[in-house]
Amino acid sequence: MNFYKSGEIMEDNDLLKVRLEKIAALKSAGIDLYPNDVRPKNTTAEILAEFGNSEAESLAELTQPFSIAGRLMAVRNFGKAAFVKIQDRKGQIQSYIAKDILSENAFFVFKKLDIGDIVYISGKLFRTKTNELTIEAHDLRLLSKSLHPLPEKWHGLTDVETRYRQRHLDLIASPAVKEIFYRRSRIIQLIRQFMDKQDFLEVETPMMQPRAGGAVARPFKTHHNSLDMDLYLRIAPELYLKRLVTGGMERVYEINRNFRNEGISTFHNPEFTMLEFYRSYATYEDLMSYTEELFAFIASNIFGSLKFTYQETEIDLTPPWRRISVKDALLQMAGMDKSALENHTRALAFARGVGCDVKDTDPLGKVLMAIFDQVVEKKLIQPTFVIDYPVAVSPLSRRSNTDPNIVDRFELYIYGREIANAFSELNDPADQRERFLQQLKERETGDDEAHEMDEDYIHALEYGMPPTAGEGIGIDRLVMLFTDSASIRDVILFPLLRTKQDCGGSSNN
RNA sequence: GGGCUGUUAGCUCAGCGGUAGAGCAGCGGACUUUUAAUCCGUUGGCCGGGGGUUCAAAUCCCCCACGGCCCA
Repeated sequence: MNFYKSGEIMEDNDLLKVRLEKIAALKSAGIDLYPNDVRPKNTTAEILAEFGNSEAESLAELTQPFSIAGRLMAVRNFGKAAFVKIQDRKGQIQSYIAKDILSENAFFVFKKLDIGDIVYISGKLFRTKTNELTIEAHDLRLLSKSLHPLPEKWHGLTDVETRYRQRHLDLIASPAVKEIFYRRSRIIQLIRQFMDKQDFLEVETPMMQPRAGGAVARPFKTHHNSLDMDLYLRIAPELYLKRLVTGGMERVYEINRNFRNEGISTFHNPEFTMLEFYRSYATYEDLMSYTEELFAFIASNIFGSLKFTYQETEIDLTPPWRRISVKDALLQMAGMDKSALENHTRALAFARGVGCDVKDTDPLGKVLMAIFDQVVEKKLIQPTFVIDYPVAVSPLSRRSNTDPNIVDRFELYIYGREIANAFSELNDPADQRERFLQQLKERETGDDEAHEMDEDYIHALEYGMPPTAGEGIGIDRLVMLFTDSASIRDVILFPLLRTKQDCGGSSNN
């Protein structure tokens, strides 16, 4: 909605009209409607932390003035006095407004305030009759007028569509939502701390790539005009990070967005955040321990424990986590028999029997993984490393020394969801070329997600990449776990939605 | 892509063939220690959009838009 048209504010309902009239009254009383000269000295949380337990007598002895700024969230009015709640970035505190304490001018401003306005209050601390720590307002200023009413004070904002499209309202109305994003930031800080302590270097690699490599997924396509060149939003940073490893950056990591042009669900957003890291002179087995340590580090900092509840299920991160091979998982958890594991025709039949959409041309490894995704995945509730992946679905992983049909790779599952994917990196350029050629064949049979040939990358490998292991961890899914969020949209500030007219001027439009 | 489900006042919701409702917010009034303050009064709606059925549609049917959950 555009409220400003040729300098005039359009009136779209009575509520707005009333507020505009208040603005006019304040303006004609000579009051600056958008002042920026105040500097609040305190936050609500600081005051509550420092004086939350102080007795009334010791508060009375305090000589320094306190000042806060924030959004007016509640007004309990008594005519010549009132109690109000002010909310800043850290929390809420009560303030007492009284006509015989404030200046006439400030009290006039108070009478024109609405819930939702941004205000500044300074004064002294005291305790009310009900013993609540309160700021007695000696000065009050309006800093910014809110033209629209806030969501209802008791139920808050529950319409999920409005919550996502107008996240500002969600954040104002729901402290718990704000808390999720504070925790998200904290988790990412902890990851950086952990990586930095291990001497990893944080880097940034291209998001726009001439070839979308490093994963199996459909990319978004874009175009650079002056170079007249098609580009893809990256589906993974992998091939660039490994070039850095080849260049001598033996331990690197990147925390940034990947983009995949695929369906949207409670576990998938088209753009999502990934931690990807590479460690030279290590194997995927080393990374299993490393991952256990990383998760334990995060959990103990967030929860003070390695056990926590996700969607009413207790998750226990105490190492070591269960390890199971893809084949054993299929035998034990999908009810396949040994012969079907090795027989293409029987595997296909089994896959179709459990509802997988597989093609006759799909290699055996791919068929097995389809069955795994369909049947086994959702059963892996406690943290589990699934190991020994088929070569066919792992074009960038190092072959096992004991079985050339499988690779040194694991995926981590928690609560039935893939959280991490890691492998010992394939650093044999000849084998890498062969794998790309195999992927090209699958592309020809109609798999448009198969990996493309990347000669530049092979050329880089030909200079010699140290033996290295690498891992990607989905940050959004990790944050879901640690915030008990059921949907990925609850841990992404602005999840992708279809554009919609007339929804309040959201940035998603 | 398929199934189920939702869209009614600024917000939270009820109403499910017969004149559109409540609470909160707002507005007017009373009130200088409240905690979802209280008390009295009161404004506010293209019932998501379009088509149909019917004497009559928020309500039944169809299409569309935008969500949610589940499945692929």
